[in-house]
Amino acid sequence: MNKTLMNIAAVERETGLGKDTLRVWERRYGFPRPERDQHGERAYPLDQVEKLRLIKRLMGQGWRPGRLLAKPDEELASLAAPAEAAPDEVAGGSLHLTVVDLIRQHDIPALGNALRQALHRQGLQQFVLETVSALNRAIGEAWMRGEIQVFEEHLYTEQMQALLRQAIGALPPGSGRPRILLTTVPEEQHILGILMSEALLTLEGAGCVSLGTQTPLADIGLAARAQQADIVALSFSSAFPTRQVAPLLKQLRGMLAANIEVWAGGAGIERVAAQEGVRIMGSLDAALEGLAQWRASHPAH
Amino acid sequence: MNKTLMNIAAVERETGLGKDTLRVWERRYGFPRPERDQHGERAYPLDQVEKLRLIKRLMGQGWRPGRLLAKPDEELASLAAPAEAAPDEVAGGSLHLTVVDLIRQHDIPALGNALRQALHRQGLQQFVLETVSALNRAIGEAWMRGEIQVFEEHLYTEQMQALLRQAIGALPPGSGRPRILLTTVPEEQHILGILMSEALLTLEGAGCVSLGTQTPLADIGLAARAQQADIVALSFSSAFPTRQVAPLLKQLRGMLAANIEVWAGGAGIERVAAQEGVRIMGSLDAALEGLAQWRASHPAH
DNA sequence: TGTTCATAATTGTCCTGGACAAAAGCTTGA
DNA sequence: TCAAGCTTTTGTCCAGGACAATTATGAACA
Repeated sequence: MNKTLMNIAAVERETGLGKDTLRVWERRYGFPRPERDQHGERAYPLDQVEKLRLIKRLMGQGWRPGRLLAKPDEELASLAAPAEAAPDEVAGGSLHLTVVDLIRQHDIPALGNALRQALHRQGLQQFVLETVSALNRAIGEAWMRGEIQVFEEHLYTEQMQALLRQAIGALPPGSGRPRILLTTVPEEQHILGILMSEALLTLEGAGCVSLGTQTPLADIGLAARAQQADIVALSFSSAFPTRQVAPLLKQLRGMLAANIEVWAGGAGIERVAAQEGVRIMGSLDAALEGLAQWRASHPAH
Repeated sequence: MNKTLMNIAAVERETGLGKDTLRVWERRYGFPRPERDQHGERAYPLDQVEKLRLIKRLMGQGWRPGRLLAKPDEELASLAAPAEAAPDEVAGGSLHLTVVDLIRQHDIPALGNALRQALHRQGLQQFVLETVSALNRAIGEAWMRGEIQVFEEHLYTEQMQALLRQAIGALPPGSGRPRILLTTVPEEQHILGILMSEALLTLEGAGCVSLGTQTPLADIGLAARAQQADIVALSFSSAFPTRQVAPLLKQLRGMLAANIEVWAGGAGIERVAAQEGVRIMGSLDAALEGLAQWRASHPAH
């Protein structure tokens, strides 16, 4: 009977909640209530870690920790189980339902085929602008509601990534103007935003260079100079902590030459206030518009 | 004259050094020595952050912080500049040199072409086993020596990733036995190890499913069950903190059914002691051998 | 009823300074 | 040359306090 226990660093890894947060919750709310190992250090049982993951998820729906942690387990569980899913605005929803179902059935080959089929039917531009955007949102929301697991989101991302990369690789090189550097900041690991932008902008003939995810700010600055980028585009997912976005953009803005534009997009910038010297792109359409504007104000000579 | 200052969380993001570590270094060695903002909180000037990144890099070469932090700046700088590069064992080194040069010249299209050419000349198996392995090592070492920047490593990874994914996508499905789940743990963001393994194992007809990088342990367990995986394979890069590997593997082992094998590979497991119930794969060849052994001990019925 | 503004509660992150186990380095003896 | 034991180094954990920024609440007002 030796149940598995996790130290505080492991819990931080598994839940994404910082060590300070875990300790202060324990002090204030009495949860989590870890045991102590032979050295007096916190040792969290697995069920408490699982409850923390649930709480983290519910907080993404707008709940505040003080409320949640005061509730008894049964009430938490009832919040976790989604209300009878009103078949909400099923606009072109048949594919969403198919895709979410395939994910939940773990039928990876069928998922890949469904996505590939949609891409070929719609063409890359429409596929990205409509289908991928909507699917990402649907899957994110399904996770928030507890309908799919993190690993299932990973499976989806992996299939979509393969498809988009293949499509991007098949595109002809354009004029290469403007030169756009795409990446995410160190805590942001979601790559689909980058790949969607890369696909659309490359389709329009821009010169995209991707650094992948999680590039230190200092290196974004170095890369922008080395690549002679005209635009640095960052993607923030809805999971990214909103409070960190503004300071990050300000920091990056300060590292770049004034003639380099900074664009920020993704679901994570919806509640972010406007920044001087930074374009907040509320949608992929806005990015395409931004591209047109850049070209209008930088005529080729 | 308002120089940019970073708070301790930003320094952690940029350098990868934990907050506790930054504070204890300051206490013990007197460096870093941040200013304080109007609230009395640490505010790091950019040059100290840069020095911290240098120190982190030198530590990867075997230096210890106590030694490094005692040195004056000039001596640190002399360590940073590499000794006259003895043209070390240039076994098939011409491609390495070409590739590293192309990276340093930021000629992305040429880099992509050189890699694609090598792949087609050698075939996927030899390319992965020999060229990609060697290139990864060469680039990692070039970074350690300060010859290339982090963003240049990102550029390389992005090109290689595109190439490997394309090659994997073109492979025919095999027998699908055994079913292998590939991923990395949450702090490990290097994906090439996964892609290399996926390429080789799929070539041998195994059924590979990738979760991409940074999957929480709990979800690795859930995915293994959902996918009915026979083997869970993890990749650790040389940048991964060695001390964390063993506890992670033990934790994961405890989460999986006993009939599921756990394999760990990559440069990050070289100094890791053997674990009960975990196969430490010292090389990609070892993984192929492991595959053969699995098949020998699990004859199809 | 709905809106605006000031006040109050909540919450994450930072702080100090102490402690200690594990890892790494060193010394000694065979 | 190696192994075993000793010493130093090093990262991570701890307690408990503080506070700014965000969010909720209620009062006043249109």
